[in-house]
Amino acid sequence: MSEAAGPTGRPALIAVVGATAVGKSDHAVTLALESAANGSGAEVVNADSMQVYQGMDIGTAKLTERERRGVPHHVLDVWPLTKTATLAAYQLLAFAAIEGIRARGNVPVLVGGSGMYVHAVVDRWDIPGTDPEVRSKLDAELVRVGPDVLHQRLAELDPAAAIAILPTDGRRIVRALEVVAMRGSFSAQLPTFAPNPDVRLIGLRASRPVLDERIQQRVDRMWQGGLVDEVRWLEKAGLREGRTASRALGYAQVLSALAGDCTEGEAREETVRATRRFARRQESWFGRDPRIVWQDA
RNA sequence: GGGCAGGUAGCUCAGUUGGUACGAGCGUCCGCCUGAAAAGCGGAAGGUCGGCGGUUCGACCCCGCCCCUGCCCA
Repeated sequence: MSEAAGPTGRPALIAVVGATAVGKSDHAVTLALESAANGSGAEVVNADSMQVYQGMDIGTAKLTERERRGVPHHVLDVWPLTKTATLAAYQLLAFAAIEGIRARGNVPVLVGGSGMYVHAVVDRWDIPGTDPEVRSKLDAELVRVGPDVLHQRLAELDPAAAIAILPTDGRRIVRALEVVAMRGSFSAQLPTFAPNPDVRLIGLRASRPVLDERIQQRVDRMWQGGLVDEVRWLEKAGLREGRTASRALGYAQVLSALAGDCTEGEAREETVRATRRFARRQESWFGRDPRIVWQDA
């Protein structure tokens, strides 16, 4: 993205990352407005794996039209519930949005807590395609022989990949083998955090107690805001069939409550727990990227 | 006042017919992550087994007393 660095030295891309509920979305809007005040417009590009889904509003804490304060938002509400998310498809949408924003002379502000999505855009990952035939064969094999056997095969074909992937991580072993089948090597493209002066990575953070409290409050607000009704409605629209969407935090829990597997109260508590767990994973993911400049939320 | 059940990891509970607690789930902490990622996968730290005495070579498991919790009878 170096080609887009403006003559004024403004970044070609700003990214706002951090754990869930720290206030990324709102901060991005504020940044965009400040940027506009300084003479260069800015538009937001979503990097949240669940906000891409249509109709999932309350549970994903999607900013309302009003909260967006006039700042255009992209890659939001673009997929039907039943679409299985793929990194590559998301990446294409994000790239297209960013290009459009630049064509308008504005600065793209990428916001989201989906680490891999952010990384794939910021570092322009070259994502190997998928071969449905190879994939389904491997998936079936995984079920049949278990991850160990496949991991051993990976160790022979691509030792470096086998070291990087745990022998129990069936999903990753399958994907690595798929890529090996197509490109001959998987490990050739492991993640790096190469410095990129054109990208400004801003990390928002809060202390554990503060973050945990915010998560609790956010979930409370979702329930008061009608999450259960939203899920009821989306269930009719096919949420349960969505391989990715049905697993979203809050949605998965409410779905199981609606199915009678637990009470609504339990679903709510479990949502808080799962969201906290998720936040820890996000901190872990973003924490290893040395390029991020952190600031307290 | 009497009877019953129970007091084991931060929480909910397993378990040992007396020989250094295989504990489990949840929570906590840490890590991995390239086409499902709000997903997936891993590692670690936590217990003087309610208290005090006794029996025993040895007790968390046996005995006595006490404390606490719940239920029942008065």
